[in-house]
Amino acid sequence: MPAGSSSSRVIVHVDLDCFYAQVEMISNPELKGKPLGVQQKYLVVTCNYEARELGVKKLMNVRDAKEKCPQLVLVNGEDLTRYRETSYKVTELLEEFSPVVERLGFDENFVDLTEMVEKRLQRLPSDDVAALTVSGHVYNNQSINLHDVLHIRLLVGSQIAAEMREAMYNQLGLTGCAGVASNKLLAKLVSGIFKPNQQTVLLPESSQDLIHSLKHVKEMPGIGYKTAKRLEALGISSVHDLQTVSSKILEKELGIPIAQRIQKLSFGEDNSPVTPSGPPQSFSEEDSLKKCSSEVEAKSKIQELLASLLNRVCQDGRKPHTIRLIIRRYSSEKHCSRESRQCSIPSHIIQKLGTGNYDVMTPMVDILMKLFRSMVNVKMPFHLTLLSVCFCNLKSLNTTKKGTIDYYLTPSLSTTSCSGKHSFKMKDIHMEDF
DNA sequence: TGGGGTTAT
DNA sequence: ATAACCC
Repeated sequence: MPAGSSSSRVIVHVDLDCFYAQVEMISNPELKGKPLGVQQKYLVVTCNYEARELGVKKLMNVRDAKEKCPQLVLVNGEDLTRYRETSYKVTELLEEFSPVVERLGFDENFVDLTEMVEKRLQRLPSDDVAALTVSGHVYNNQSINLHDVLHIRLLVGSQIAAEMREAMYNQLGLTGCAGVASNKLLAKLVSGIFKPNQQTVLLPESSQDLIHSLKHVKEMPGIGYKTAKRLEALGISSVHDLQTVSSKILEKELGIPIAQRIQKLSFGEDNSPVTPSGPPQSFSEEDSLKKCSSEVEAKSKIQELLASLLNRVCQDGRKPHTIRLIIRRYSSEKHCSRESRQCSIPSHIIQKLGTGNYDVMTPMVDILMKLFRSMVNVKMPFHLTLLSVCFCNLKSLNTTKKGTIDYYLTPSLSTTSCSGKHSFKMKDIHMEDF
């Protein structure tokens, strides 16, 4: 690698083991050692390894799961609060290693380790390079060449990955897998090679083996259900098919941007950066229903969803400027498509958010019911199978800077009036803010 | 398939 | 507003 022009990166993908089940076992240690499933409606959405050994699979019907495994213990996982909170603790822990952390769902994170690796190598006496060792598995059992700078960097990446997993276990009691490679695609694919609670590093010479170990293009992250179907229509099913198909044909069928992106993926190439996720862009709560067919039922569900959301938005501190209502209509076969209507939240309501005292429920429910009636003709029979409310377009209240007198004099900025318990606690004053 | 999320069009 | 992707 030419000095100073490091185009090669070191990326880690961290993937928690059966995350919801782990959180449940921490909440209730009596569940440890027993086959455990986490249930949402009639599905077992995830389960621990004891349950997997007895034949339970992710997203299995509760009946099938109980049939396969009568001793299966089930806990309800429809309330995501503890999962979400634990998930952000993991992200925050990883951000302590390097601030560039991208979340993928609640249980996966990417971290760009390139800078950290460079720093460790810079303060490593050159004689000590010979004593460097890998942490965890090496994909394909490939041998490490300590004279190859790419190998050295990935190996240091594997050591950092091991430290991250140690910290997750020691500080949060969570286990997980990690994959270290030169980009996000490869890091993600390699993290799943040894499971659970293990890690694997991919050296560049083995990247073709890794991507060809996929049996179908649908297994490639970034190629979803729709794209896989369109590829199949072109007779493309293996990674090799996708590598060798004419790019002109692919571009004509999928459009230039998707065609070029997925064909690069098929070679194991992925230049997408690790994008720091930061705080969430939206908050939503949803509930699937067997049947909602009256406006009164809908209103009651919407009130439930909204009440939870208001708590969350209050905790966050930022203010949503847009509210959205999402529905799913009953339909015999059609792939469950959703419809939504959104509007901006009137500024006088935004102001009341988080102050706790004023009733913000009533005007918000009124808005949501107007959105509801703009989608559903309530004078005609209807049958909905899902209701969801989403707050988005989140803004920090204003751009008031720390260290200005305004920051400490604006009640909503310098105190947390939301949680009650901390109602009048002043924000800590840090001299370095001035 | 649940109960979430993101970005692109 | 929808459609695609991710878990």
